[in-house]
Amino acid sequence: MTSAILHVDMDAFFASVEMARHPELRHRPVIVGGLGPRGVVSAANYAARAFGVHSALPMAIARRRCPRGAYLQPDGAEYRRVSKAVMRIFRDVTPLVEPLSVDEAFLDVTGARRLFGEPVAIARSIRERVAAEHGITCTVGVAQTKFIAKLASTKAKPDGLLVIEPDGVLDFLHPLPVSDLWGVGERTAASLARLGLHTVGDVAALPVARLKAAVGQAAALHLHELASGRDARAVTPHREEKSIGAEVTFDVDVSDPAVLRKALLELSDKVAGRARRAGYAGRTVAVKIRFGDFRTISRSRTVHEPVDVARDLFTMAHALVTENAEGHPLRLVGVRLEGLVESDRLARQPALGEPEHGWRQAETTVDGLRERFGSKAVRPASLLDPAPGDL
DNA sequence: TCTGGGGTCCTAGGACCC
DNA sequence: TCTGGGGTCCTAGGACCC
Repeated sequence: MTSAILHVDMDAFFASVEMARHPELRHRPVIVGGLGPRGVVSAANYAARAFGVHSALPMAIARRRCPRGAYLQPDGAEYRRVSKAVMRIFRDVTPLVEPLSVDEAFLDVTGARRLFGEPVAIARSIRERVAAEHGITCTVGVAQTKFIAKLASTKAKPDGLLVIEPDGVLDFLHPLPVSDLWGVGERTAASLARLGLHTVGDVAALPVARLKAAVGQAAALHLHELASGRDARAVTPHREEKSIGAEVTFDVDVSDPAVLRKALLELSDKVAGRARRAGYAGRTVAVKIRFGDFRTISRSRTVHEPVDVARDLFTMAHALVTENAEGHPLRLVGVRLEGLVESDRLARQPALGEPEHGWRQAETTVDGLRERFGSKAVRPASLLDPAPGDL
């Protein structure tokens, strides 16, 4: 039996969720994104796209192009809630669901056919249920492999369904521009253009060795496979998390050490909390620093004892930032925990003669309070106004 | 026009070990 | 005295995706 893979993609997801819960927005351009001075568009419905508004566009430009649009701040909690409910619909069909992000997933329905019928019938019923239960539309691509299924859904957007039969793959694939290949962005497309490669068919026809010279070993092999219509990757329901991080872009560049310190404390608190909730600790602490001129660097430090306590994370992150950014106005700072290990498998042994510092216990208690009373209920003392206490 | 926030993966160089 | 090759870990940067 040949395999059958679905790629399901919510249409303009954040904007669609907002329209579903605010029906008065139905017939207006809806733009969801950061409302601050440096915000960008996260999602735009199709009415807004007609004005040239799209994801990643600076909000300032969006407002100029579409002055009468409805502009909304993203509500991540609501989008996650709808996302979970939609993923449950998928899991009613098959346990082989691989979420790619909050708004799209692969489904391997090879084994679901006996129960639910042909893939196209499964795709239709998923689209109907999502619309009926959540008031939003999605697009489904159906094919034998992940990449072709994803490409099919991209081409069928919005509110569509497209099946690519195995014997139709190359006719569908080869005329498309190289930028449709997964992993080809602006830079790689430019490299390929220098070799005279413009379509997917051009890439498929080129010997891999020549491709390697242009884009490197791994990318060359990957692109050549995809361009030839081959994609052996399985749908993988559970993927290990590799890192947990948070970052913030300031409304105006920050030079004040106290403001920077407070931001790092908040980020550390957020990241450590998420790590503990997920049952992880990390051996590598990484910071990201973006200067006023947009130059961006990253610095990291690996330690022997994995970290999941905000106090420790903050101490390391703050040191990394001050060592590398002292005196420069900063546009952005970020904190990330890498090299994750499951924290229940950790043998914690306080160093000899060193009293267990107790922060972990304190923060675990705080986790419990936040669980019961909300995330704003308990905050580090130095996040409270006025002015920071000493540390 | 002026560039978010969450991630993943790859490359390359250097340290260190065998 | 000059010079090896492979493997692993760490760090930094960059491309890419949604």
